[in-house]
Amino acid sequence: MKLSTRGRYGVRALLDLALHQGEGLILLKDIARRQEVSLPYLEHLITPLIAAGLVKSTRGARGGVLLLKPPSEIKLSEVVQLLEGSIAPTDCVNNPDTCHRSDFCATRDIWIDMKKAMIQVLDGMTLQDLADRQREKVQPEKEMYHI
Amino acid sequence: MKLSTRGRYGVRALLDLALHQGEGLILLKDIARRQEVSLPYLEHLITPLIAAGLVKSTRGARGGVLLLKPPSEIKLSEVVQLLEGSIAPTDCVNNPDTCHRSDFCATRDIWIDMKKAMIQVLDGMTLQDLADRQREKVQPEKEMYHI
DNA sequence: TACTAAGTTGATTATTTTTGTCAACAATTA
DNA sequence: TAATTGTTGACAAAAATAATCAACTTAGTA
Repeated sequence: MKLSTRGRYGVRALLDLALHQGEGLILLKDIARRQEVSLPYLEHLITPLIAAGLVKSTRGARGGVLLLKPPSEIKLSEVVQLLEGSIAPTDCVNNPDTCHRSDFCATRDIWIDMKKAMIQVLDGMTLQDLADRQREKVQPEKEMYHI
Repeated sequence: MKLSTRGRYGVRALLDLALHQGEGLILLKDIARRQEVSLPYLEHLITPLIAAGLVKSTRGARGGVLLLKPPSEIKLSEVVQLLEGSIAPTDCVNNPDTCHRSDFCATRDIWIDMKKAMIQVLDGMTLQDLADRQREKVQPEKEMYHI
């Protein structure tokens, strides 16, 4: 039941962008450095976010990326599902046809409930909320991590 | 965020035992057949359940396994965590020391909330509840799956 | 006692997923 | 035109997962 680095790093990257909201284009290189993620890997994580319209990218010198929507309008449920695919604990939750037992499987109901509970948590948190929390946490001497 | 087969098959195996509660020793071979799991693999899944005292096993001819506690006293949270290990979405949830960012990481709070939500669902469901649900579901012509 | 049935354990292997790296490419700016 | 920056796809290393196999132990029974 672990989240992969895609989800973890991806959310951190977007949180980084939310923290720098309004500062214009942000370099992937800088996000990679602050969030301690390899640049080539981050490039792959940012791609689906661009495709989904959450992030806008500009190539070339003076290029970079920025959030296309206000952080308050980006829910973590959207982000995590974009990066991880469905967070259903089993395939049968999304598609009963993946298991011929689905019709009469009691355990499937539980996995469905688990997915709902997870989505509910992530639905209740936006990038803005996350950025606010982050600003509360960071002590001055640790500021390097979000500059 | 997928459950592994350990969790899925293991819960099914225990559900099978709950459905046959009171019938004495049940053969692993029969559980494997009904739950469509390979016997050698099931043997490995049952081991930690025996070690944890949920299941009692008897070797030799006329041997088999059975639930040591009433199904109503076995919560799915216990079972899943036994089989899957912690269901925390990240390692840092259980042990902040696995990541040096834990102290000032806002995303970690989210993963903690997710774990709590998942546990809550699994805490609210016992093997007895599951068995009751299963009995409601199974139509006569599908009975083969729990005999 | 010998034989068979059943669970136990550890070694090993196959497969899949994850986590990246690398290089060629495209677009933009100075 | 040169430098910078994001884009894409191919590829590979590493780890986790999902088994399988074989030797072993225990218990019942003829």
